[in-house]
Amino acid sequence: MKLMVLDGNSLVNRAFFGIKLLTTKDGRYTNAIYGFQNILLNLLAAHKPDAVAIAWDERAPTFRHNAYDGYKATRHGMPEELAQQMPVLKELLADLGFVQVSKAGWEADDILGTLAAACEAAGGTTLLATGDRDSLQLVDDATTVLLATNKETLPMDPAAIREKYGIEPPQLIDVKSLMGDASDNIPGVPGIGEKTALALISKFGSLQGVYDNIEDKAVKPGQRAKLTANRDKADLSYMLGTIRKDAPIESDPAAYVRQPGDPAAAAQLLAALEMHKMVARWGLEEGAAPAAADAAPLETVEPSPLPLLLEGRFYAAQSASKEGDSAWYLVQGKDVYLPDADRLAAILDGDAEIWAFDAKPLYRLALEHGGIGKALRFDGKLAAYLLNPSASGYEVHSLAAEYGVHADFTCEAAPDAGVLAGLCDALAAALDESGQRKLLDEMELPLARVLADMERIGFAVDADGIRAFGDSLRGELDGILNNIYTEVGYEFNVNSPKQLGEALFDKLGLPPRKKNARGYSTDAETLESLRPYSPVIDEILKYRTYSKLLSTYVDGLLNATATDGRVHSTFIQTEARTGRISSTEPNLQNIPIRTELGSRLRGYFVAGQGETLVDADYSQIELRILAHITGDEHMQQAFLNGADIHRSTAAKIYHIPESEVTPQLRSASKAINFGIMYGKGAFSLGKDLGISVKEADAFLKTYLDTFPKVDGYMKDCIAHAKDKGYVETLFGRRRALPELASSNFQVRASGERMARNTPIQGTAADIIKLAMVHVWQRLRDEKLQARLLLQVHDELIVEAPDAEIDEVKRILKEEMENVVHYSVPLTTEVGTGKTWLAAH
DNA sequence: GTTTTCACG
DNA sequence: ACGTACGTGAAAACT
Repeated sequence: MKLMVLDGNSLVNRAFFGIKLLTTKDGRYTNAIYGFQNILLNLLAAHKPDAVAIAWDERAPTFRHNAYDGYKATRHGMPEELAQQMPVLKELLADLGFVQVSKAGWEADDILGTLAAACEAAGGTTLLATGDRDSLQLVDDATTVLLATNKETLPMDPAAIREKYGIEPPQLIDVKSLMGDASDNIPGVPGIGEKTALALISKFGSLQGVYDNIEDKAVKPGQRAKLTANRDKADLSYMLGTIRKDAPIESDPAAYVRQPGDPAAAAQLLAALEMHKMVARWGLEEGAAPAAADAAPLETVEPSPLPLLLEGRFYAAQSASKEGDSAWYLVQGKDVYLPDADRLAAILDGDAEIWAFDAKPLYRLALEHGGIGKALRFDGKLAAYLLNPSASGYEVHSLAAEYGVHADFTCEAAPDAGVLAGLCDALAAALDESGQRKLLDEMELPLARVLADMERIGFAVDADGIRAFGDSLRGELDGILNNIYTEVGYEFNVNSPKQLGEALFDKLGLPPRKKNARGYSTDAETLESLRPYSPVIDEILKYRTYSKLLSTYVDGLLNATATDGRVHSTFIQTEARTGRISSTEPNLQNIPIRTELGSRLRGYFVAGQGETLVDADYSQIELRILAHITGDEHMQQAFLNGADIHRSTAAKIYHIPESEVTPQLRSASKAINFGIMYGKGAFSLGKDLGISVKEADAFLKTYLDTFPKVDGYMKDCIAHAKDKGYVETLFGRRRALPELASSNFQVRASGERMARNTPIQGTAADIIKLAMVHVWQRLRDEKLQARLLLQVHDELIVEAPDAEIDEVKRILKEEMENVVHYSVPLTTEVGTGKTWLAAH
């Protein structure tokens, strides 16, 4: 019998401190759970034990108050981030079938000693896995310690101990009783360190031997005095340092053979922890484990031919096929269908109702076939996003595990088909429960259709214009690069922060500012501060700007331009945790505008022949929402009067007429208006405004005194969020904020800033989403050819035939301004032009 | 696969 | 004392 015993506490600590803090998207810490599994899996693979015991410390509650009050006191504090992972890890290990052992008042060490002794008595061998050198005293011919170090796991047998320490394993107790161990609060003999202790024990054999020969001339007079004076401490240390072998626990090695456990629960827990690869590493692949556990194997079905008439509800999702593309399948009961695109499009506007997982591509298919996807009634992916916008992804199989949905059947052509209906039903119920069903039905699902339409239509670009712009950038870059090389004295890759750092700080000897993980920072802020030292800095900044424009935008956009001369971005509705949508391939939401050079790119986003771009953006939508939800009358009045909000803020703070507000004061007030919403502190506000932290702090205080309701709202917001565990927008969209419960100041402070900002940013996102749905519907109802092309958070862009311009301007303004009626008006600025640059 | 930098609201 | 503004995506370098 080969028994492996894990020192759970020691290994979990190694896992925790050895791996950076990992969290699930909703903020639960997982790094120790992850690392512990890695260690365990590696140990199992390397040593293939017949049985595995996992030992945990379990201190008796009264222990703290007894005579050895200070003993182990330094180990009591376990970081909150680790403590919260412990029960989850233990549950997971139990589900995986591992036998865990602990006893109140006994330490893991003692359990290791007890099991090793018992196993040896039974004629077996024991492997003790730990990171703690204390256990080395247990090593003998039948017991090996697998010592986890930072680099590797060292097998320590008697020979290895002799080689390393020159003594036999049990003598390590004698050594420790002299040298002590601060981390275990074992006093030892003060003034005797490791060297002396080892020398004494190897010469005299034991602690007793040292005191028996205390007059020996090998003991120096100073040592003799210390030893004699502290005999009591040495004896106490010997007792404390001896690992016990009589813990009252199950000592039959056979009792630690791995049990069946609960594979389904383990797989579900791993899914909830977002450790999807671990499911496979433990051999818990979907189907395999439950099938083995269940008496009856699941029914296997083959896709059926699609009936001519479809009735009732069908569930739809995509399944990856062998060729790498993905095919749609429909499920009703235990029937699975694989319709072709034309048939599917017909179904999407037919009489049966479709509950999809990811409706947007279905809307796109319907729109491409001239329909609108009126049969689509539900989207499981959007539901899952509303329920937890912080998840890292939304996939049928992982969500099914998370929601405890079991398969009704299996189907090789559509692996998730068996859980799809159950999952969608569970998500619908959870959504009702959280009060967000309306958000799905009236906002997100209709928006998916709008986004599908926008993706399908695309935004026309002037590719020749972009190419010419790129050529001119390339020409400039050549010159700039030459200047840089001349100035530095050699050629190097300016794009490499490492090489650039060497050039600036080593070759040119400029003073480095801040550091990053791999050296000195060369970001724009650092470079800006170095401008006075060398003309090369200006050139490098220019190089950065030009090469960014060239690689990201010029090359990026040309690459993304389809054969129809338009860029078809993909809008992602389930990414941003605040409820915003994001744009990829290409990202059309970060096209330059802040500099003249960059904004020229917008001149190459154009309207088609005989058409015009109509661009409408909300002015100060987030500040208006702030004025509304805080209820601050001054701020509301400023918006009601149509005043310049930043100017008005400055006037209020300084008690001066608006006419006397200088540009500097206005700009400072603008910075603070935005800073307040994001939870900015005095430090960075000061940095932005070029004033001292003290001045910035005073400025902030004055602001909050002037707008007491803003101050009150922010405080309420955090208190409310801490109480409920989530924040919500005015439309009821939720975001969980587990960070607020963290013991880590930084994490908690960040959570508080999210709590302040999310209701505002999220409400703005809700408003424009609804506006998009209304605008799209209105353009359709009025049978206009104009169509929505793009949304950039507070801006909508429509391409319209010239004849429709006035009508479209009116529709955009009306729909955007009348989505909601708050205590302050939502106003828009509408522009038109042949290019995005001209229209905005 | 992660980090650095930088583009946007 | 901490470390210092929210939310995104892309490219290039680096590990």
